[in-house]
Amino acid sequence: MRPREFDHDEVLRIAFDQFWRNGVRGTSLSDIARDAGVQRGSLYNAFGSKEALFLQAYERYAGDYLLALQRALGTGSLRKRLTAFFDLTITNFRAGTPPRGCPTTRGLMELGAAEGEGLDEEARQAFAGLISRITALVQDNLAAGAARGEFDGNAAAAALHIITVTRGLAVLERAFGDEPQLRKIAAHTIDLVLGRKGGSA
Amino acid sequence: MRPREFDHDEVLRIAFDQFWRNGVRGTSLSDIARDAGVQRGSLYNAFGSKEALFLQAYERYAGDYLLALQRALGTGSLRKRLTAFFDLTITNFRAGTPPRGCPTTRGLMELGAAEGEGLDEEARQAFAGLISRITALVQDNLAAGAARGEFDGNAAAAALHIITVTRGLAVLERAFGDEPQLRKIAAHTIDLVLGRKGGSA
DNA sequence: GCATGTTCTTGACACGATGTCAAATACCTT
DNA sequence: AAGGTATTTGACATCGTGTCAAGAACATGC
Repeated sequence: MRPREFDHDEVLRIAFDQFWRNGVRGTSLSDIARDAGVQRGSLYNAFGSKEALFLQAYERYAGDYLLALQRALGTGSLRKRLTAFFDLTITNFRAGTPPRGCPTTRGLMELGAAEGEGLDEEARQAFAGLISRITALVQDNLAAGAARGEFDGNAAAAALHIITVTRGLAVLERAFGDEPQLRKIAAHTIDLVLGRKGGSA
Repeated sequence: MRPREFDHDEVLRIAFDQFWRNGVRGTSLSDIARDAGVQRGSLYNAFGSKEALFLQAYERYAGDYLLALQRALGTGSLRKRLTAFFDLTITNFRAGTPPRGCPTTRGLMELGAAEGEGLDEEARQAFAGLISRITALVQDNLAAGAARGEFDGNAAAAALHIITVTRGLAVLERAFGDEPQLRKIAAHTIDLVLGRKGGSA
């Protein structure tokens, strides 16, 4: 066995950064190869194809992101936790720097739309999987926090509504880039779920 | 002047259908040219570039779509109007047939993410423009209908919330394709805005 | 009716990107 | 030290975008 001459994980990070910045379409394997100091052929050997590379890079990000969300939802009052949660879905890690759009949402919408076409379907499941896990996370928090508000008692419906709003925010960010506006919508949604003064649990 | 040998508008329709089915990335000008019975070069001559063609095809669709929404919001009680509105954003014209994702949302998320890069920026404005117009439409309806519910009095905030949810639904459709679930979320959102029994206006 | 000009069409071309392959290479194992 | 195995490397095929010049078709003016 000849050992690899590059760091598998570092290439994934570099690749994901490129994909995130310029889109899957706008990123060529030559770009990534140059940035990573690796031959293009080696990327094909190690990852299979451009889409496969993107998927692996995405899964790496998804793991980190889910972890960050879990931590955001880990402490403080329910209202504080949800606020931190929305914050993270709005900033997507990179507070301050110009917005790049939610990778999950972008990935989902970039799919070919063809009827169950091989790798596209695999990608869809990856994106949908993260969303499912996040939904479950929020639902658990709401149930444990005994949220009142408009969805009184129905943590599942409340969580689904919250997730729907976060996905919508990801889209509106791309359309208008107006972060303060997004935060307003988020705050209002929290009010709906918790009741205007609830969430001390 | 030599006259064109093809129907400008029909080509736009064919192109949009292709783009919608297979994504911008998954559609080549050769595909469109074949389907439309036109030489590829003629497309470049008439529309400029692939992205320009997509944009023109999209604007054509956007006009039709906005009109349909206006009609949906034109009759019946406020609750009926909003129900019809959500229905149209969920089905996107093609009731029955397998979902293809909201063209506006897909287009928005497919953008390059680069900092204001020429045509991408123009595209963003096209997508954002439709969303703005739809938001205004909903807001007018809510204001005229004197919606109560959670957003009592604040038609702007209510409209923004509704739009956010519709964008979120477009994303969830791609993730799960579960139309009944989407309708539930929509119904719940209407309840939030109108109050559980309001909307007879 | 015919020449002229303007636009559309057509085919060839350049370029870049994806993906494949075989030969060369470097290391691990025995 | 030798052999095997996986990686690297460069060449190649293919496809898609976009450009260009030459040819073709029609409207207009004489």
